[in-house]
Amino acid sequence: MLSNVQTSKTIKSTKEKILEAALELISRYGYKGASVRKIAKAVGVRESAIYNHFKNKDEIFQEILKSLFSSDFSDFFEKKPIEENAKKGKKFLMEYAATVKLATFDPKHEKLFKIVLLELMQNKEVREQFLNYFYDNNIKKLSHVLFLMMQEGLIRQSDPMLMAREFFAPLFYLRLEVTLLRVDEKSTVTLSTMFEKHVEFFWESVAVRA
Amino acid sequence: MLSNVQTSKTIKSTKEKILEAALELISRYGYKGASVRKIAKAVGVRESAIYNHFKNKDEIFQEILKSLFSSDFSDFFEKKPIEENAKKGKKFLMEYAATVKLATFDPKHEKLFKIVLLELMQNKEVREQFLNYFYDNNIKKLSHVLFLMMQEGLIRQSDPMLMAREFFAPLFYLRLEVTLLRVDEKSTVTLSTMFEKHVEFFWESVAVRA
DNA sequence: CGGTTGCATGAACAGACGTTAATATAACCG
DNA sequence: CGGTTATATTAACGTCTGTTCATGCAACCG
Repeated sequence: MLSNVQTSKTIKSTKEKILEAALELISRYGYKGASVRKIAKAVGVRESAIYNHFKNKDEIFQEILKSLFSSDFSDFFEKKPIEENAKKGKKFLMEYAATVKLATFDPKHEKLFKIVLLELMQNKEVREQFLNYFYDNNIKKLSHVLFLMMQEGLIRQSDPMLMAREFFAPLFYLRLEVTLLRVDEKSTVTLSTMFEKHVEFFWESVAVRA
Repeated sequence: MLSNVQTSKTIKSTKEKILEAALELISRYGYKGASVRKIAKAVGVRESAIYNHFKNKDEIFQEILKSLFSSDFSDFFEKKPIEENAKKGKKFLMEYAATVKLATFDPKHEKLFKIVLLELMQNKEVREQFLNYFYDNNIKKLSHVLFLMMQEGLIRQSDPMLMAREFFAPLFYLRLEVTLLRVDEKSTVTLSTMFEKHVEFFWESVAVRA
């Protein structure tokens, strides 16, 4: 038993190192640019050792892809019943924006986001997961909340789907801009306050005045 | 003279073919994925012939980059004095959205847009041109028009810069989605109507009711 | 006509790539 | 202790990469 634990610990340790190094390098140089040799060097091992842990380079990438859309923020909507969220009105939208902001500046999520951008055009799987994720898990669920807010009389009547996109898109664009600036280590102070400003503006745009 | 014209015609012809092929291949496979041999093959020539027209691969890419942000749509704001645009109110925003829509579906601009997305994370020059272009040439100028609209009493008072971003971001996100769907030759009919819907929604959000 | 120039070819280079095979070195199990 | 198993190394493979060079051909100029 002990031996088994230790063995699998050793495996996990190197395997994890490989995944970490791959995440780092792929998020910087893209899938093609992150060569097996570079990854091996970052781990501190020869390239052939990689193949004791992964069948090939693609398997490493697939492993990373799995963590792409199964991260902490995917279950944002599952924390509380959706009806409860709807009643909170603007406060809910603020929380949502705060979550996006958090992901934007969180190192792990930033890397994953970069990989998405890097491989979006090249990798069909990434593309489909991207569209699915952002559509189903964000816009669709957002539109549900907005629909309920309309029924509560909190916001004006409109197409919930359209409204969800209008709320989501500026957050996405903001995230993109911040990520780009951070690549060149430029300041993002101006942009970082815009997550909240966006919610304010949006709420002014849709709120039904009492 | 005649000889000179013919010579430069021949040069231009092959050089143009190279640029066309490079644009096509780079927009599909990215800079790294579009090898000199692939480009040469697409032109119908051996790879060494490429070097009669370009110093190296990077020079080809630079040539394409030049056309990136100097395309027809850059001078959208220069067609008419900005004050005139402001007075048109919603109609101006419709025209702007129509221009983005046009660029989204135009093959040449679609390829350039793909290249931007592909190289955004890898190429500092693309990154800076992207931020400059979208910031200066779109958001900044949009905010100017919106500011004038506020003064005209057409739209409500707010931060023009913020408002410009709110108007621009959904168009950008829309363009991204459409481009992604078209890569896999999926239908974009639902999305293509959203350019106008966005303007409608935005106008409802900011217009001062008479 | 003879020479220069423009543009193509074929062959080769050095390096990077993903991957594999033979081998070594431990640590574990019975 | 002896054998198995996990993990590392070294070396090599075939292929692709960007680029160069010597060469050939054809069109132009004086």
